[in-house]
Amino acid sequence: MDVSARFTAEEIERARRYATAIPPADLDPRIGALVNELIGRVADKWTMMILDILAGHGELRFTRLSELVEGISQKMLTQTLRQMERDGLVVRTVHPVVPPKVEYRLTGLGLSLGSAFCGVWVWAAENLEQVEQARQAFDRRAGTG
Amino acid sequence: MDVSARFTAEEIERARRYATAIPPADLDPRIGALVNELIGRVADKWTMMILDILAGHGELRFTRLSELVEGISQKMLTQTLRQMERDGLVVRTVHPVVPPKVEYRLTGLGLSLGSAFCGVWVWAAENLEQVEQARQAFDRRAGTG
DNA sequence: CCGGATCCCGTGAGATACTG
DNA sequence: CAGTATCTCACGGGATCCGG
Repeated sequence: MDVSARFTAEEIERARRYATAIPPADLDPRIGALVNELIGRVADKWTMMILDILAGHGELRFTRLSELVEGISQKMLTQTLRQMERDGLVVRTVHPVVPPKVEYRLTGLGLSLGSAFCGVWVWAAENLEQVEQARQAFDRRAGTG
Repeated sequence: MDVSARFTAEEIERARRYATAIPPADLDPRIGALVNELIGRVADKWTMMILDILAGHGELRFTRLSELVEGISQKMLTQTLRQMERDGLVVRTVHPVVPPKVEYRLTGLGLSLGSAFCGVWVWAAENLEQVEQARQAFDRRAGTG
């Protein structure tokens, strides 16, 4: 893919700071469909946030997780954790005690996905301001136009 | 963050292949909330897919985009593109001709976000098999247990 | 008491038909 | 061609209930 025809050197340089690998568009279309499906599964904000929290804290209990993952409902936490367990991203350890104690931690696979998402977190942190400015400019245009 | 206490060397090595930057958990909590909000906005599958398609094709018309973004409805395409335009990720160019011609292309900001997501696409492609195996194992456990 | 399953309801996604 | 309008329905959130 020759991007130089479509973007300025500055834009490409900006992008290159974040680039980690080859562009995905050039995949076998057969596999592409499967990849899309998997992306649809893991690329939601709750999965990303849980991944991030678990990567930063190691092993966590259910209630502690629900406190740390800002704004999540128990239902979605349960549901997302179950999906992540099924996909091999987290392990769920039940300690047969009273009161119940259930701990969650990332697998190696989960950790690697967390690392893959890391670039997105950094992008968000570094470009907060720019996005905010773009939004204000857009709203101004919409208001006057 | 010392991850060595929680993961094996092999797991860390696996993660490191995908790692692009520092973990996000160590941010100023004030900014953290804003980052979460922004992540919630951009980290959905349609945004990711549009980003990917536009990064691979340059400039595209509405109908062509709807063909290339597998499974998207016009409504979600319109909505997502509008959001992305507002956030400064794409530019929308209307050519005043009959029939209408509207073209979309990434901005530098959009390209950089696409690059940040690149690691996730690669992860998905490389770990398809593992996730599938994890799912089968999980379902088998659920079935027998 | 903790973890989570269940029920009820509102929002928002998806399909279809229509318009400038 | 590039959207908007409308309908329907599934999914997400909140409250409540339950098993260990």
